[in-house]
Amino acid sequence: MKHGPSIARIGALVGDPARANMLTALMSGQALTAGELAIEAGVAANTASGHLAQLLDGGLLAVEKQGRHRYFRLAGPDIAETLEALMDLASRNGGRRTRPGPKDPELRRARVCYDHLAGEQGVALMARMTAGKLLALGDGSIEMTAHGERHFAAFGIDVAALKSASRPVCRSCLDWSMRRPHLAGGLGAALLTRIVHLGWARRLPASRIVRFVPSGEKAFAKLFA
Amino acid sequence: MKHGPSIARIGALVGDPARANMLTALMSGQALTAGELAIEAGVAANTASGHLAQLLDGGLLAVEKQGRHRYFRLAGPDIAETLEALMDLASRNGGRRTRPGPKDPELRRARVCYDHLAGEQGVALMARMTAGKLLALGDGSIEMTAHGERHFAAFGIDVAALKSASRPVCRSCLDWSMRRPHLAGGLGAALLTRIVHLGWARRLPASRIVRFVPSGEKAFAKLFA
DNA sequence: CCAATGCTTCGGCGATCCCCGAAGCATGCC
DNA sequence: GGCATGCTTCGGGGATCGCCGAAGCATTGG
Repeated sequence: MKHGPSIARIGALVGDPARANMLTALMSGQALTAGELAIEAGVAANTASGHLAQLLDGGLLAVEKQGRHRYFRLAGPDIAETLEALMDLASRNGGRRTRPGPKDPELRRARVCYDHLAGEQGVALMARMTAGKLLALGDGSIEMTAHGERHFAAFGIDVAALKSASRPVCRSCLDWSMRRPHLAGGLGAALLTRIVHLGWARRLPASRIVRFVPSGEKAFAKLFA
Repeated sequence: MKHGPSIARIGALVGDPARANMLTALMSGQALTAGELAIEAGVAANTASGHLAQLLDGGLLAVEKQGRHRYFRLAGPDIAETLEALMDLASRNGGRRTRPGPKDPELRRARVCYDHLAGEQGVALMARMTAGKLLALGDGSIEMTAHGERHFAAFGIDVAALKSASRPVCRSCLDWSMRRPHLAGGLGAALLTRIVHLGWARRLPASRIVRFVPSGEKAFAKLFA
């Protein structure tokens, strides 16, 4: 017992303000350099290095080197999920927020969670895809149906590429603002990318907000309906 | 930025091994005394007092005095939800666990989450209730239908008492093992209580496992189907 | 090649926090 | 009423950890 449970380890990692700031900055799924994260955290570069090493060691971050630059990102969407849970809990306890949380109507409406669409729009899309049998729910898992494959391909998704990638195609991501799942995984990410590419919505800089244009919102509401 | 975000505050509270042990011990929704929590945490009584004060101040725990005894419990089911998220994340990162986590097949199958049924059985029940129109899903909310009221009353649930209580009747609780919601709120709790009262299942001592007897499992599978 | 930049490592400092013994207050039981 | 028990508060000790300056290594661009 004296060694503490492993939730303490995760908690301690999140529990430092500088590290919390870094994690928050990475919530939109973008990768940032060590220097950028140092600025986000408001600490010196060498201090940031120490923090980043801990987050890497703890499995919360992943890193890729590009020349002298090291790009850090969240190690997976589950990290984003858990951080969203913590944000939700913190907002309920009157804690100060670094940024508008899911109480922000726009973030509740549509936001980026790691690399896929979350919020009301994300959950609504998920509901349409399951109701329309494009996705099949199993025990804790989700699979694309053959019927769904055709629809996704028609929408411009490279389904073969999704299937050959190493990450799961479909994954249920728990949505804290809606308390129901939205779609994550390769397909979830591809759908968001496609929606942005079509100009239906755009991502606001330095924010997780996904803002639909009026015509895009109409088109989206019909998608897979 | 130097003040850190509020997720850091929650993280720091969870990040101490003694406090993490206390929170874990309270996951089943039962209330424990300060002395019992001191034992769970493996620290002296006065140390435990300090920790409990912090958890109270942070809004993670609530307390009720009964004579010289102080009974602590989690401040709400959202705390349990978030702790489950942390447990899930910790288990994915190869961290040590104090107890079998949701990787335990029995816990995945059926377990107590705060005061209601979670796991495969909890999620399956939720699916039956929504598919059968006993519950209606709104934007982030769940409501009991009139149709559902009759069914719940027939099952032995005091619906009027639920409605007059101060807590929400229906609440979606995100299930980390199944990645879909199970039912929380007054109704969720009442259903678990009823199931146990009927002898369909029982709660294992000092554990969150809910174990169905064979006949109870059969009856449960037909409930609201 | 050299200077600038990005990043990591080392070492020391200081703040914080958890630990428990001791003491005190409240409650319950005989 | 006295004693035992539950719990909290106070104070001191020691461990931990985040901080940054300095130094070193790697990469990039002129």
